[in-house]
Amino acid sequence: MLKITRKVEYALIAMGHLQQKEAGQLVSAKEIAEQYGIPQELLAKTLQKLAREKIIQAVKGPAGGYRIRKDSNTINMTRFFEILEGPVGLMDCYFDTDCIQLNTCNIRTPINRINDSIRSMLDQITLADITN
Amino acid sequence: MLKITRKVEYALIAMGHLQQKEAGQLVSAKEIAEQYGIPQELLAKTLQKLAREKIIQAVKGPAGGYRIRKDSNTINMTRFFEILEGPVGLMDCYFDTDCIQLNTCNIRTPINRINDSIRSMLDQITLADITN
DNA sequence: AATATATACGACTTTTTTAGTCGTATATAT
DNA sequence: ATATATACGACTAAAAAAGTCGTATATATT
Repeated sequence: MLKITRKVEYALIAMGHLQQKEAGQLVSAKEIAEQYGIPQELLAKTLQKLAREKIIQAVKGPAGGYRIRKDSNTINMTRFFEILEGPVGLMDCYFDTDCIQLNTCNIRTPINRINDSIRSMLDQITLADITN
Repeated sequence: MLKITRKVEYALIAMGHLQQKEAGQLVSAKEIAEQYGIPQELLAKTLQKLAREKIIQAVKGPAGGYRIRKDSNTINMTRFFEILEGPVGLMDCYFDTDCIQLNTCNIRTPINRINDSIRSMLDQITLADITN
């Protein structure tokens, strides 16, 4: 319970790897996948999502790949997780309010309080904290 | 991501319900299940686990059921979750060390730090915080 | 004693989510 | 042209979660 998914795990490993390269240096999904024993296609799709959201920069063609952006390491974990996996919350009703039991549910408020705590904790952790 | 399971959700709802009853009063799994629209068998199994761990007390036979214990509301969330779902950790390697990639993994330490934060946060939340 | 009702608990099935694969398109360096 | 990389949706496989069922045991009530 409370696990992060493989996609997120792979993404963090890849970000760590990219951070270690000199500024501007491109690394392909293939290279990272091989180095860490990660399924290449899966990692590629994950990095594509991050590129779409401007967390990293993608360059096509041979000798292409991904590279860190100047502000890559300022992104916080809540956002990073949510780009890859959608809403971060202990229960869905933190976001969706269409639960049938909303009226009888006696734990929503306290659970949402815990949720706020976790989210604000993750808000304060940046990529730099993970990859440095 | 980072969701609690239905089993835990149901258990918390049930605990909230039990807490509201007067001391010593028994409530059956059936009654709780019906009131909150929860599958009875599933809730029953969940409460059985809690009873086995002495979080609540079970009484068999007609007019039997479950009741709160004196110290029920002092249990913390890490323990509560772990009784029902096993180890609470963002990645398995927080507990198991038999990951093939342990040596190449570049994010284990920082992830485990986040893990510690989440766990110590949950350590400090008691059932009373949820159900009162 | 028989019955009805509750917990106890493992085995099983179904559903949902996550993980991983494949095919095809596009860009670009050589 | 060709080879190599990203882009991306559709698909399949595997794992986890959710839910069901059968059977045993305890016990209050009649």
